[in-house]
Amino acid sequence: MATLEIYNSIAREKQEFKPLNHPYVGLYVCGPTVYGEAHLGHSRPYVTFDLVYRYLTFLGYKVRYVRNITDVGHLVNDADEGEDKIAKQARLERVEPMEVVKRYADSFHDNMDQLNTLRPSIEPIASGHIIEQIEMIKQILDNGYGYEKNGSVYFDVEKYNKDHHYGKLSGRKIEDILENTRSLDGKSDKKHSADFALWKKAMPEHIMRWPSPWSDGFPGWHLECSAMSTKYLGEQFDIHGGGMDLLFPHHECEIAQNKASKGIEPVKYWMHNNMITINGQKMGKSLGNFITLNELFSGDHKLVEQPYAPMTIRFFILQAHYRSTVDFSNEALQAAQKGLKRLLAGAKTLLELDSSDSSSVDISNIKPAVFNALSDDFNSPIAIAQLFDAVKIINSVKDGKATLSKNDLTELQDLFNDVVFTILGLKEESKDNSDNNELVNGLMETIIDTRKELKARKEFELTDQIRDNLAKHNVQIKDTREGTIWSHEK
RNA sequence: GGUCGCGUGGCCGAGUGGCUAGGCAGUGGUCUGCAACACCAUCUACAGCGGUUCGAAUCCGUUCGCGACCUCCA
Repeated sequence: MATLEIYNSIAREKQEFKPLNHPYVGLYVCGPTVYGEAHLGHSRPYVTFDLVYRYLTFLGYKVRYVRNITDVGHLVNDADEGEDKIAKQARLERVEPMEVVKRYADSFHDNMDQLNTLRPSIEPIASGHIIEQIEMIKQILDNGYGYEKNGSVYFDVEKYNKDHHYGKLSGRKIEDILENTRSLDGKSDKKHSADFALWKKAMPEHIMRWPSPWSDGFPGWHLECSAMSTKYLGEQFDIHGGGMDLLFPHHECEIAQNKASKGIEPVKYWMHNNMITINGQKMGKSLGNFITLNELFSGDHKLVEQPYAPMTIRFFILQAHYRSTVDFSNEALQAAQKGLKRLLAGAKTLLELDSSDSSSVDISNIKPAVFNALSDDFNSPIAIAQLFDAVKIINSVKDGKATLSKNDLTELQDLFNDVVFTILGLKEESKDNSDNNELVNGLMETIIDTRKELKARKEFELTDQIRDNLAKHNVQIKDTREGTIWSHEK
C-alpha cells in the first residue's frame, strides 16, 4: 500500500505522513460556533475530516479526534467592536445564551449523525475551558507577547513578529498586514490594528462573563483552539484541520498564541478544505446565500427543487476533492443522488454474486488504485471512480457476461465493505427496515402475488395501476428476471 | 490595492509532460407486455495568445474571466 501523503498548507506541498508518536495521531478540527442551524457549507469540513479520521483509523492509527464547540467569544464583527454571536442570537430569540448553545449544538449533532460522520473522541466547549485560556494568556504576557489595556488583553503581533514569523501559514508579510488591516479610528485599545484580543472586558450588560486577573470578561475567539488543542493533544500534535476561510487570521493566530506561550510550533500538518459555493460564490451566513442542511433534507427552500437525502449530500462532497471548491446546484445533487444509488446497488449486488472457477476480467488493479487514491491526499473522487469501474464488472457478472473466481469475488466484497462503508462512510438510506415490519412484508407479498397473477392474465392496465399507486407511496416495484422486488424510499 | 488559487466536454468533477478518469444527462441498440434496473456501443474537452519540448490540458510567459483571504465565516 502506498504511503499516505497529505497536502500541508503551511509547506504548500504534499508531504509523507509520519505521526509524531506512532501509532498515535492527534487530529484537531475547528468546530462550529453554535448560534444557528448548520448549513451546507458546514458539512464540508466535517465530512472531509470524517474521511480523514476514518481513513487514518482504517490504516491502523490510534486517532484522537478533537473538535471543539464554540459558545463564547466569537464576535459578529471586528474583534474589537462586535457583539458576541451567541449573545446576539440569544437577544433575538429572547432566551439565555446557553439555551442558544444547547439548541444549535443539538441540531448540529443531529445533522452530523444524519451525514454519518463519526463523533469526535473529545468535543471540548470553549466556555468550559476559561481557566485553561486564562493560563495561556498569563504565559503569553509573561513571555512579553501581550499587553493589557483597560481590562482587556491583546496579542502584540508586531513584537511577536520580531522573534517569530507572523504570517508563515497564510503567506503574508507583516508589512502587508500592518498596512492593510482596517484602521479602527482610534476607538480601539489596541496598539496596532493587527493585534487581536486574548481577553475582552465585558460590558455591564454582557451575561457571558468570567472573572480574570484583568477584568470580568471573556476570552478572544482564537484562544480557545490553542488552549483546548494543547490540553487534549499536547503542545505539539499531528493534524489541524478547518476551512480555508479560517486560515487567516484564525489559524495564524493560533500558531502565534501557541508559540508565544509554549515556544513550540504546535501543528505538524495543516489541512484546509475548500468552500462550497453557490452560483460560484462562497456559501456563508454573512452573505445570506446559505441553505441549511435541514432545508436540503426536507426540500423546503426556494433554491432546492426536491429533498436530498443526507447520504446524497455526503456523496456529493466526497465526489470532489476536499481542496477544490464544489458548486451547489440541483443538477449536481441529482447526479450525485443517482450515482450513489448506482454505487450502493452495485455493493448490494456484489454480495449476491456467485463465484466461478476463474475470472474473465482482471480486477487486480482496482484495489491498489483505490488505496493509492486515498493515500494521495485523500483523493476520494478517484477512489469512487475506481469503484464505479468495479460496479460495471459486478453488473456484468450478474448479467452472466463475465465471471469472477472465488478469490476475486471475495477481494471485491472486502474492498467494497472497507471502502464504501468503513472509509467513505456511505450507507443505505433505508428508513423502513423491513425486518421489523412483518405486516408490511406480508401485505407487499400479497400485492405482488396478485399482480403477478394479473400479469399472467395480461391485465396490464391493472398491473400498471398497482405500480403507479404504490409509487405514490414511494414504493418502487421492479420486475426483474428473478421476480418482482420492491423497495421503499424515504 | 495586496496575497493566493481557479478556468476541463450539455452539467458536475479527476488528472499535472506521451496511455479511455468517473458520475449525471444525450444518442443508438439488447433486455422488458410497458417501465424501471442493468448491459453493449457512441458523442462532446482541456479560456485566448505566444513559448519550451520529439510530444502539453499538464511546464513557462502573457491576456481575459472567476473566486478566496486581507472584517465575521466551515
